[in-house]
Amino acid sequence: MTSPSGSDPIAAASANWVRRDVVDAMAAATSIMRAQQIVLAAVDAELRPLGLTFARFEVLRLLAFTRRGELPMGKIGERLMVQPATVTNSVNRLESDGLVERRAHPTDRRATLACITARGRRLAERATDTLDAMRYGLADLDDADLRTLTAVIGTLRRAVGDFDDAA
Amino acid sequence: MTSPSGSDPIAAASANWVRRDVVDAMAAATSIMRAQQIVLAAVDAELRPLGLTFARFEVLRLLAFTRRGELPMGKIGERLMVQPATVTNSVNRLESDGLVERRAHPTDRRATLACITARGRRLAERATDTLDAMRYGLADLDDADLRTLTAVIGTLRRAVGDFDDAA
DNA sequence: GCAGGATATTTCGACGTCGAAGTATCTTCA
DNA sequence: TGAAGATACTTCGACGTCGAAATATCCTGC
Repeated sequence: MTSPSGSDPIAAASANWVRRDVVDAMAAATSIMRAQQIVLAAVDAELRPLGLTFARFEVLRLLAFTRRGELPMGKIGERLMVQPATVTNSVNRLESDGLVERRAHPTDRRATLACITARGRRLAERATDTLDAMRYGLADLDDADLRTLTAVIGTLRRAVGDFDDAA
Repeated sequence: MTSPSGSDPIAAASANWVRRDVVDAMAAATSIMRAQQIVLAAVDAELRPLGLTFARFEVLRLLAFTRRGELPMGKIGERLMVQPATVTNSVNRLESDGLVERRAHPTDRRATLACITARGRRLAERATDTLDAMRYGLADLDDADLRTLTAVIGTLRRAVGDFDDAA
């Protein structure tokens, strides 16, 4: 399975076909990993002076965009596409920093609401301005490239169900 | 700085321009983060039964591609674009699993060579076949999309110096 | 020949993320 | 209505990654 098996020309051609395909896939996968590393490093570097990370910023921004400034933990995980344990961790840190408060859910005693504080809102503003100013680490790409990137990845996300109506 | 300041139409237009730009950048950044999460999850899931992670697989594959099957720790970090501490960690785990051995560098006593073992080579083969078969989690993208992705990210990587002659 | 600076690794602590297991609380349906 | 299953969180341990500090070993210029 590892190398083309000998002399069958059809198998050989097929193997080459598959191999070209695979090389492209590996290159793309590697590129994606590296792109994430680049963007995250740039963004986190900007956020560090503010005492934030991108992960926590995302939670804060999500809450700030909400009508009442609060959301059940589970919803946060759904929107941000991370496991519940990750939300617990982020909210713990945000709460330690006084940027978010946990409150009881009014009707469901299993659930916990994360509620953004005034300080949290102010910091979210500042952080958003900061990241907007450096274009989220993507200042070197033009608008067309940005849209292309988002579109292609959109295909991938659609394929894995990111945009299901259920969500 | 947070919201457009009142009535100046030029400022307002400029703000809108900037905002559109920024929205694209944020969308692209979010897409990149999510794409990495999708690809890494898919790849790691395939590798888990083999007792590997993508990070360790990359080290193994890099060593396997080398003439003598060995490389100084520092070189590994350079090629894989990770910090020295990350290489130390990966090689520690690979060494515990008998997939790699540390050896003294013949001429530079500061340096350490990571050397792939026979078991390491065999596992790298199997892992490569496995990942090739599932196209590195990108089976849902066609060849054109894969190349587009790699090309656009290439622009970004060039901008941050990934392809400097020095490297 | 040696002092000072560069380079190669490791150690340490911090963080985000995951998966699995555990606990508390709904909800459903027989 | 009461047991069985679904949900919402948290806890725990594992892992990859980083940045900073520490250690050991070159290397350079005087």
